[in-house]
Amino acid sequence: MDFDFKEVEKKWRKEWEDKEVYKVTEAPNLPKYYVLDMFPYPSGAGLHVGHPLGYVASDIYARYKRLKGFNVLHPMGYDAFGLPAEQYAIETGTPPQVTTDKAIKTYRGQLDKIGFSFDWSRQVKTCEPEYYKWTQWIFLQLFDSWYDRANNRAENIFTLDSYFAENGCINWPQHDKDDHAEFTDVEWNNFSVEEKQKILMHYRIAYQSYSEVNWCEALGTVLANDEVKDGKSERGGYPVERRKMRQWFLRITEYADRLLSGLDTLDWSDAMKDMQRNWIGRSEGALVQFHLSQTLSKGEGISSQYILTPDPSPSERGAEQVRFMTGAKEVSVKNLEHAKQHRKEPTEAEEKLWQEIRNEKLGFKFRRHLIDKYIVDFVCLFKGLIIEVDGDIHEFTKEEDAIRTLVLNQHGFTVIRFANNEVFNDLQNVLEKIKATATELNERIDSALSGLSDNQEVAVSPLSFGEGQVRKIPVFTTRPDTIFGATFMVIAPEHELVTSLTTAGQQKEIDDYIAYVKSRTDVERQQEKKVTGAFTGSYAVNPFTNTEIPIYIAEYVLAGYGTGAIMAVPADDERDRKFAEKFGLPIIEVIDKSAHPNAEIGDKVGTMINSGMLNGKEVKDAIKLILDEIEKQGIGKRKVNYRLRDAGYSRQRYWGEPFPIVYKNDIPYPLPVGELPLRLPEVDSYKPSGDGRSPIANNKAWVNLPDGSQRETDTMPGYAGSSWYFLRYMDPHNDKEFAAKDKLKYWQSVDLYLGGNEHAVGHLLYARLWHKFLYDMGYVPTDEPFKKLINQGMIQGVSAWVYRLSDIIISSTETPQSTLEKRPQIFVSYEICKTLKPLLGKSFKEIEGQFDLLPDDLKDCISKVYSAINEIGNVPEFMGAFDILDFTSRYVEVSVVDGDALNIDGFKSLPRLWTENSLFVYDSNGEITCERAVEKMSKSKYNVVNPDDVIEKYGADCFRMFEMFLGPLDQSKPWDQQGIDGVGKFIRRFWRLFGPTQTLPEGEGFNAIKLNLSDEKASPAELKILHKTIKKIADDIERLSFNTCVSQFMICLNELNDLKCTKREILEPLLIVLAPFAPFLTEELWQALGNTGSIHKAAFPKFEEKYLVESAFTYPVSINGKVRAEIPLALDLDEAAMKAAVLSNENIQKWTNGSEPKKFIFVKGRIINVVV
RNA sequence: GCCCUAGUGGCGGAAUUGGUAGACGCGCUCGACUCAAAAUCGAGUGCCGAAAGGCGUGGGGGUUCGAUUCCCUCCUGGGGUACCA
Repeated sequence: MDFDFKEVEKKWRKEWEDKEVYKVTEAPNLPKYYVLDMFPYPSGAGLHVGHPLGYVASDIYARYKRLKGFNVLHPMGYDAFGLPAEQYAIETGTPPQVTTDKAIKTYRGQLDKIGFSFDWSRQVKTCEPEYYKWTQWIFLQLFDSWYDRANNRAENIFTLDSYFAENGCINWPQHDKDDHAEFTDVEWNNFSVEEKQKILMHYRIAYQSYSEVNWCEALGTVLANDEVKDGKSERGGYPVERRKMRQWFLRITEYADRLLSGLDTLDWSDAMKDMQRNWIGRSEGALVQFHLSQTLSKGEGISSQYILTPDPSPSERGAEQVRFMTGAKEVSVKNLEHAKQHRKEPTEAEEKLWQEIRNEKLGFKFRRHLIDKYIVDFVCLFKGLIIEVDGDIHEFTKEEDAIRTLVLNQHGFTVIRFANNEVFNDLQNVLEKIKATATELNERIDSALSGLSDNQEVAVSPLSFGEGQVRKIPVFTTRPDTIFGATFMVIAPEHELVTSLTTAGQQKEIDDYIAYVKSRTDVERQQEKKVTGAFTGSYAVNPFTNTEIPIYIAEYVLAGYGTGAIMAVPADDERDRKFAEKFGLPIIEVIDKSAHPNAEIGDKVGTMINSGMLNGKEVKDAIKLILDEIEKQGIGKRKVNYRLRDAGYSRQRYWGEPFPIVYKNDIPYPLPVGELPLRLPEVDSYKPSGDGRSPIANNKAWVNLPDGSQRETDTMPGYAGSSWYFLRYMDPHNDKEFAAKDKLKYWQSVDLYLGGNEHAVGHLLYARLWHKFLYDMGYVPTDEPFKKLINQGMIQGVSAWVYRLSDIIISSTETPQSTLEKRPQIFVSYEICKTLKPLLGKSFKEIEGQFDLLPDDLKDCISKVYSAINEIGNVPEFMGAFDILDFTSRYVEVSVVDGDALNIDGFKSLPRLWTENSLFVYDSNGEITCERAVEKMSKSKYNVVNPDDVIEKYGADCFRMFEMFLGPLDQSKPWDQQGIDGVGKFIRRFWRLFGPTQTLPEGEGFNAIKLNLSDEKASPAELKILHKTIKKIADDIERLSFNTCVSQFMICLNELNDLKCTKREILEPLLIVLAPFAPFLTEELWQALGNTGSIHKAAFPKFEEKYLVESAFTYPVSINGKVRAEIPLALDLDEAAMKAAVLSNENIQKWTNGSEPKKFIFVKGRIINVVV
């Protein structure tokens, strides 16, 4: 009797469900194994044959591990929040919940048919409040934590609060002056709640910040970078613009190093690790300060209108400096703004000195202060003493400084100056000098302050440290060794200093260039490699060559990377060189690469030249040397830079997890944990609110709370729910914790994780971040979530196109358009189209004229086309419709194409293409062939194959095995169903091997079958086949090589068939080996063998080496590496005996001519090679 | 451009550590069964050649007794990423 897969599948699906065969509970006495598939998003389109590829593989693996005695966790659920359902809601008003539920139902139905062993009792859906309660809870943990770099781990935010309460943030290494001003413990304790919250926000792991985002007006939402393609939204292709918005972020950058180093501990493919490494983009280099080379550095962001044409370099400018001093009052106002805006970035020397004189350490109160139009480095108002620290720049600004001193003197101040070097090398002496001068001075405070208003003092002091960035520009470089060749500087057009650096003379040029940059889309920026830029008019000083270098802006420097500024080294950087060539800037060669003929520009090889102290050094050593020197001189410091940015965590959308956050006075506060889950509110409309907020903002009653506070209207992104779902599976119904400690401890982490590599950087990086965070907080026992990762390849579709004659109408035709539209289509076999290629585009008249000259095959084809046209031509209203020979191709459903040939009956069921009066031009085989090509499987390409259809025709077991038989799991391959018959044949032959007969008469249902097996003892040959198979299948499953497993099953079956083996001793264990692949077939036969339990709870047969041991081997014997003979020889023969046997072989003697071989190579059990 | 990955018969693919290249399946050819078809079973099938033999794993070169496998170089397809300093 034949294998009735429909009945068998129906029977066991029900049985497995009724008996909860795949339900798993924690069993401490069993070793655990966690096999997980990547969370699917249930799309409305349902599964196509590509989706289950990974699920089948993981299911086989999970079933195999169970048979091997492991307690296997193998769950499935849905990543149910997402844009498609919301987009559908916007279009139709259908609530996303409804759309999603429906899609999940479809998915589940499809999955069930394939016979997966998921423990469905553990299913989770991210959109359920029972689930997202814990997503919100984890978010609150992230919000309530900060990253302590000292211990390299996350800590609860209260530890930071109490640190500040005791120490303030002075001298705290993690304090970034860009973020907030310094404060003492006393100050902290006196801060208002709001002030404290604002400061703590700079440290929270989930934090808010204003940042430029990809704003898409049409979708009414912010898009992630990978959701933006070519400057348009990936979904819908709407325009995207940059816009500043307050957004939630996750401080993933703090974890960059651990995310990087953690990769080394993982069993992932190198490709995948590389992708993550590239994404994190760690680069080691230096942050180097370049001072500005003009009075501007002293004048601090003086608006360019006050600076007169400094286009020539400052040393060339001469007397113009004096005029710079006019307009002091207005300048002061500008100064104040700049002082506030840029009160950060003191030079290293200033900072060092400040630490020694602050807090009245010398007995005098020093502060930063605005005096006239200058912000002086340090001033003691009571003594009227000003201390200035000068960098190398002082060399170029002596004149300006002299004037500055003069002005300050006029206000009654004494000015003393120190060089950077003095501060670094002889600090004690400096301090003593300050002390001595201060002590000497009479109190002159009254006169000193005479020119200043109170307002200014309050505004500037004491926070206006440092002289603002305009005095120096930090650059990031990975090639500090080439600094002697830095002949110009380039900053990003978006750089915040562009305005301050632009001189009056260059204003127009810069404005024009910025306008040009803004006008360019991302596509244009990517496609053209044009070298563009503009000169700001300002100069910086190369700290090592002490030469002035011009500062340009150019779009090849990105605002978001490094400091948004580079030192350009045209000698050893491709882009810098092109830029220098275009703008005529000097190129100083700094590396001699003559010893490395293959080295290209930018390669880190060669010997340094023209580089002062570095001359003669190899690049590698030079990098180290110069870094030391840079740090010694206080010009800069070593710095590790990451490409990785903090992860945007806000979405202005409806269909996502609401934030458990309430704003009071615009400060966000967490909801108490007891109020979780904060449920997604209902809304009247799913359309974005229009003001940039999500549709949730439309529900005012929900947003505005009675106490005057407001709820957050953003929702969390797609990756929120999917960043921790694998933990929830361990304890999916727990309403006290996201998962109980003991269950987390039992299941640990995912042992095998399978999915597509589209998640390579997004999901996998975020999930690792969450996991590491939860690990830091002591909630999970492991610091990496996915030990072993396998990426299944994509299954591509094989698209098909049907060809027809084009509707080309010459204008002289007087046939009305409406008539032409009704004109019959003439479908032409692709074979004929290919043959007629030489005639394409010619008019039929012309072809007719040269008909006799055409080769026969063309004549033949064109005649066929003619007769079709004539058939239509006979209908008067269509006369003259075709003038030119041309074809148009249309996608045709792959379901109506067999091989290349169109299934005409099937085609006629497609109203999209076929109409009653269509005509066909068949080729010589009587077929209409189609053009075929491999493409992505997609609805729009009509090449989607639904697994339901395949299962309907071949059964689930066959479908599963065929998916595996297609090729290596991790390789992409087209779905070509050609070979499926082979697998179907295997299933039927395997079934017949057991000699099954139906016990019930035909038509009386399907209940039990009887097998015809022998209880005879198995022969060595049979046992060898069995054990060879046991070993091969176990090995291949372990290394996830499933295609070779299927081959082995076929080989095994062929061999058993040859031996006519029907022995139970062989077939029963073999059945278990096959069970992971064909769960239905094997379960049915297992029961028919008289077993009561499920085969899927049986034990995998033990492999016995002894059955494979051979006493002889037929050696292939090669002469000079070419196989010339096969000689069977005993395996225990010694080499001499073997050599004699081989050389005496007739076949071999033909080649050796009886002479002694030069060499005799013998690999036991493998090969013999004779060299003559 | 850079990173990753692959390239083997008509097709999907196998060869796990350098050891008989093309397992297994599809397709194709021939045969058996059949009135016939389907299904099933049997034989054959890398290319050239009548044969001996030669050639053959994208191309070229190298290491080795022996290379699909290791090295160098070039070409092509797929994926990722990108003015990343």
